[in-house]
Order: sequence, then structure tokens, then C-alpha cells
Amino acid sequence: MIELGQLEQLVAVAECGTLSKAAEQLHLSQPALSRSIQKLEEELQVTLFERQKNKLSLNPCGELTVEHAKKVIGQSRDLVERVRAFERRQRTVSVGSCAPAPLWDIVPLLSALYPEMTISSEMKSNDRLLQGLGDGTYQMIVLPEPIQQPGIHCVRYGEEQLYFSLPPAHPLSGAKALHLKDLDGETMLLLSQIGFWHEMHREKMPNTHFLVQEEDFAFNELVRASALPSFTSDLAIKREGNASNRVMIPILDPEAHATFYCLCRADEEKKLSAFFRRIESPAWKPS
Amino acid sequence: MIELGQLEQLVAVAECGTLSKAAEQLHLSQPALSRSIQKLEEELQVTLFERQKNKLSLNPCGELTVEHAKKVIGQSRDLVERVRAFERRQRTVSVGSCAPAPLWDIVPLLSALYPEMTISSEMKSNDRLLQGLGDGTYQMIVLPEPIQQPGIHCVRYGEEQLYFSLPPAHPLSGAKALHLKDLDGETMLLLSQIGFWHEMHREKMPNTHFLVQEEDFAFNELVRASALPSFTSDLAIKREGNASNRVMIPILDPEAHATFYCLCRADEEKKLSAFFRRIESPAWKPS
DNA sequence: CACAATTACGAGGGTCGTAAAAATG
DNA sequence: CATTTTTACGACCCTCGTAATTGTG
Repeated sequence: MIELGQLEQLVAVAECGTLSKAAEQLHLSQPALSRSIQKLEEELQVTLFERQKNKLSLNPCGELTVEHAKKVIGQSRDLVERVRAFERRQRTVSVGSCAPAPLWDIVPLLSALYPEMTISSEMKSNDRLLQGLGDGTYQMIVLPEPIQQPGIHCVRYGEEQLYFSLPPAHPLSGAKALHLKDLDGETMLLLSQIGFWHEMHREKMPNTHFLVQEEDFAFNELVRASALPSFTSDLAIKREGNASNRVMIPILDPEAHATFYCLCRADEEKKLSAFFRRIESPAWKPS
Repeated sequence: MIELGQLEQLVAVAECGTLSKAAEQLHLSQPALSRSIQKLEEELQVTLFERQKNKLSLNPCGELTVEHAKKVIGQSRDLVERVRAFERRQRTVSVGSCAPAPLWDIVPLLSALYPEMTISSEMKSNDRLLQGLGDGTYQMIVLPEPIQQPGIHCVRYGEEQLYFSLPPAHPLSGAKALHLKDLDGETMLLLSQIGFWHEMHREKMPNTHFLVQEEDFAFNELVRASALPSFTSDLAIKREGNASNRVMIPILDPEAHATFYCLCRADEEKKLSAFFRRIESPAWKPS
């Protein structure tokens, strides 16, 4: 039986041009490679090289063999890649979310419920999420609205309320509640990884100058150190505590309030049943 | 590195359902196969089977692997096949002819000129021959007419004259020459392997009842033992001598005279140059 | 004389088979 | 108790590397 190792050796010789160089590349002694090639020719019952005592060069038959060998080798590499990728996917739950807050609870919860699984998560636009749910990129997605579709399982997850985070010296820091337009036109700090909330900011506060921060740490430092207004939410406050020297003022616009829904494909609902049972139970509250 | 042998073993286990049966099929002890499979899983870094102490069954990942393994194995078999076929073709000259007589000389001549080559020959219709010359099935063909085409090399080879072979007792056995229609309507012996001559018989002797013989030996026996008229030709007479107790009478119809031409693709003319030089030399005569 | 391929030969590793163990229906 | 898988162990074959040979530019 012909073996992949032999084909690799043949290709190496073909590409190096000489046995010695190929042997070096293959971490093999040159005599060993010489024998291997001879054995390959024996098993194929075909001579692949022109022998000129001192030189070895592919004959037409050898060139054809190399050509096919590359295909076979490529396909075998492909096999390994695909199988490993498949296995990895079997062992991972991919979650896509429209906003960061739901992931704060969902990822740890999934980790706890499926300890042998890898949990991967990312944020994307609603469109991308739905598409990814369909094509298998995600096993579960979080949207700010319910989807009623055959083949899709949809469960209400929780809510999030947006707040302004103002320094006490701000003129509006005494207000009980505000609208988005009340601060429109000012300069505000904003995190970049906030998912679908970005749309709202663009639409309802078109005149605001946002200083967008990529990093969580940098954002928090600026919030503490500067007098610039920024955003937060009930979930963020629960998670990180009240930022020192900041006043949190709820935002009255309906767009500043989100209700999140967890969706998965109906044919994968069973695998995630433990998760859905948990978030559907009366005891469940986003912490 | 993963090897084809391991993939074959995997496929065998998948198809046999059990290690023992697969081991038997592979002419291998069952423990050895058990280890090989384990090693494959190790190298893939993936478990392929569900282990139930007593039973071994493919998991989804294993099924995927088997699927791809079959492809790789198939492609490697294909490699061997193609390479061997290519090598065989490198070492053979395939000749196609419209009639048997030219091959009597051409095949031995090619064998003598190219002693390291295998000469293969067969008879086909003119259409098939031309097609086969184009697609590489034949390196050379023999037609009863010249072809003037760019990319095709065409050389006159020789001629053949058809004769009636009559028993002395036949009413026409005294004639100096005859036409085909003179014997139309009688019962005649005919060889099956006569190439394009068949068309002529069908067209010019539509009322004749032909007793077609598949075998050369049977035909000759019947010619000797019976009083049935048959055909022969100048080339056949030169080759086999005058059949005892038969009168050979030339046939006057132009269709009973053939001029043969040897054709090859212009891009292969060089390989066959020795042959063409020979048949173009003034000394050449079909023996 | 450096470099390339082949042949010879001894050592080491890997794979095989036999034997034994564990588990199942 | 027959069947199946896995582990243990010793033997053997195969391939490797070193060394030597031959041939070339």
C-alpha cells in the first residue's frame, strides 16, 4: 500500500530538485530518502526519475505523479482540519448578542450548565445574528426584540434600562429623569463595544460629540477622572457598582429601555434545554 | 503524520461494524487493529468512537472522518491507476486500422523499430479511428483514403486487391476476372474481422447470404472443406499461400481495390519518424 | 575536491501476534 | 460461555543513520 508519507517525500524531492536538500527539509538522512523513493517507484511499478548517476530528475510520469500526490496530500490535510474543526464545534456553544449586558450572565451560566463545553461569544448586528443563527455560526443569539418564526425557539431573557452618568457639577445632575435630547449637543464619553445601542445614539442624539473608547479600562478611568457625561445602565450598575462621584439619571425615552430575547434553532433546542429551563423559571433574574 | 493505511483501517472498521471482523478483513490481529485505531484518534486529536466497554460505534465526528477518508483513499487509488496507465501509454504504440491486412506488416515492423515498446492494434470504423486519433486513443491509424488536414500527418502505405476464391467446380471458376454482382445471390463464406470491407459487401452484394466466421481457423477449414465461394486478397495470398484446390479470380469493381494510408498526429510524428521513413522509402512494399 | 546518489551494514523503534483480562448478553 | 475490546509482553521486521563507493562538474 502506498502511503502519504511517501507522497510527501516525493513532492519534497520534486520541489527541492535534489535528494540531499529534500532529505534535509524532511529531517531525514539522504540515503534513507533515496531508498524511500526507490520503494515508492517499486510499489507504483513505475520509474519516476531519470537517473544520471549523479543527478535525479523527474520524468513525465514522475511529474504526473507529483501533481496527483499534491492533491491527495492536500485532501488529507483538509480531512484533519475539517475533523478537528467539527470536533471543536461539537464542544462549543457560540453565542451572539446585540448588546454586552446579557452576556455578563449568559456566558457564566452556560459555563456552569455545560462544564465540558467551550463558550464563545461575540456581538454583532441583529441582521448578522439572525443570519448566523440560520447558518450554524451561532447556537444561540440575543436580540432586543422577539422573533416569531417556525423553526426558531424564542424566550424572553430580561431587561435593561439606560441611565445618564453625570458628574454632580453638571447643570442637569439634579434632575429625577431626563430625555436623550436633553443632553444632545454635548460632548459625551462612549464605549465602543455596546452593540445595538449605537444605533440609538446616532438616531436620537445626532448633535452629540461622542468620545468613543475602545477599552473598558480607559473608559472607566475617563469617567472617573473627567467631568464628561456618559451612559450606564441598571445592569452595568449592578455589575460594577455605583461609579464614585457620579449621579445616575434614568432616561425616559422608550428607546433607552430594552427587552432581550434568547433565540436558538428549534432543532438545537434540546441541547440547550437546561439553559432555557433556567431563564424561564420564575426565580431567574439577570443579576 | 496521518497515513493512508490508518484511514483504510478506519473505513474497514466502519464498514464491518466490529473490530474483529475488520481485523480479519485486513489480515491483521484484532489487538493490532485496536491499537492502530487508538493511534489514529491520538494523531487526529479527536475521538472517533463511542466506547461501551464491549462495543465500538462511530460518533458523529467519526462518521465525518470516514466520509473524508473514503475520498482520500479513492483519490490515492486513482493516482496509482492514472500513473500506471500513463506509464503504459508511454510504452505502447496503439494502431487502429480499417482492415486487417495492413496490420500484418505494420505491427511486426513497429515491434522491430521500437523494441522497447508494446504494440497494440485493433480494427474500427473509419469514423472511430479518426476520433481515436484525435483523442489520443491511437498514435497511428490506417485508413483506405488520404486525409489532408492541418495537424495530421498522412503517408501512402500500400494497396490491396480483392479476389474471389472459388472451388474449381464452380461455374465461374474459369473466368479471368469477375464483378461483385456476378456472384451476388449465392451463399459465401466470410470472415468477421475484415474491417471496412464489410460495408462494400453489404452495398454491392445485397442478395448474397454470408456465412460469417468469427475464427480465422474455422474459416480456413471451411474454405478447404467446402465448395462455398469466399473472398481473399493479394496480400492474404502472399501471407498464407494459395489455398489448395481454389481458384483466385480478381474482382474488377473499383471498390474491391483499396489504397491504404497511415496517419498520425503531427505532434507525434517525430516519435514515429523511423516508421514513416521506412514506409516512404522506395524499397518499401507490403510483403 | 565538493557534491550528489547509491549500496552495505548494524542499531533502534515500531508494529505485529500471542496471551490474558475485563465486560457484556 | 461465546463474543468483543483492551492491556501486557516479547519477537521480529522495517526504516533509519553512519560509513563507504561511485560518479560528476
